[in-house]
Amino acid sequence: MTPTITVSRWLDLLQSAGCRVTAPRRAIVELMVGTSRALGPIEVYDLGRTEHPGLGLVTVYRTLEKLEELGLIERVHLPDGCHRYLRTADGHQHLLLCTTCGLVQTFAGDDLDPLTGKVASDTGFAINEHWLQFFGTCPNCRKPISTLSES
Amino acid sequence: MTPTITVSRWLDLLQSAGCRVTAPRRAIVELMVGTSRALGPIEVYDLGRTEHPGLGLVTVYRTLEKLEELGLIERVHLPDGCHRYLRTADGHQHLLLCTTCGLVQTFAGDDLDPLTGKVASDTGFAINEHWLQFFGTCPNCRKPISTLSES
DNA sequence: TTGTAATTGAAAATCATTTTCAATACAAGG
DNA sequence: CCTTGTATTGAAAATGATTTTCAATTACAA
Repeated sequence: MTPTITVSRWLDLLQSAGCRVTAPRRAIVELMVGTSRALGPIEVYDLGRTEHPGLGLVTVYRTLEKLEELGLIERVHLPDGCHRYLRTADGHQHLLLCTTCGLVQTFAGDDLDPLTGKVASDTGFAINEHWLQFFGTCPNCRKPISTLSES
Repeated sequence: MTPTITVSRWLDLLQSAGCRVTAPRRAIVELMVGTSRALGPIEVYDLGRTEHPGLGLVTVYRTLEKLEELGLIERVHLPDGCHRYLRTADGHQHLLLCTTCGLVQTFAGDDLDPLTGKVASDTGFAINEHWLQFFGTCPNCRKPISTLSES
């Protein structure tokens, strides 16, 4: 699905949820659909104002909250904080995060179901969620000097 | 190692690091050594004042910071936040966390090295850290009414 | 069009965390 | 023991992030 179609789909979903489609929301949706980096509120605010100069930080908070409610974006946890958002991947995915630029990739990992079952029966916990995440430096950020190409 | 001995060891390590051993620090150390739950600053503050009534929240922040520097405690990330601390486990461990009470258990998991290597070569990332965490409800919190026994 | 309720952004309020600072208390040396 | 220098303490103030309030604006259904 192309980014443009995804933007339309997100805006339709917003509308179906009883929200109005406004210029600030469109700007934020385009941003979140178009990036593979985990962005914090301030980053969304700064990037969003290039497209919609009057954008307010309050609107960023409110829109991110709404998109999270709709399951379109989700919070990403990194070693240094948990206030960044990323568009939700299809199905459950494991994450690989660049701790320098925030770039996120997903990868198909081991099937954790057997381990989950074993740990559950060993401990008596009812397990209902798991995280498998790798952290490192993406190819772009590993290059010391060479030309930059944005994702 | 018994809790008492661990408390002494932590206080010795603090002293070796050039810190003085004071009553507030002793109270916080005893708390962090003695619990298997991930505690946030406010919880440490409230629990700590039962033992040292004059304890200030500022001192909690400062002491937790110092214990983290010494590697005795570390930040734990949960779906709803990342501001809780837990004493560091021996060696690298995977975590199983109770989302109701904050109880943490460690478990020996799969060896992730092969997967790490595969993902690294597939993506070009330099991977230097990973998280494997399970979330759920611990046996105690699953009991609806019955008698409570604190860990 | 027009009316109305949702939405906006600025300002104020709130909450967590950090900094400042004068008073206190640890611990080394007499 | 006592003295002394310095690290530490807790209160208050400062900071920074997030949330709430509110009057003006705007989307969109009729």
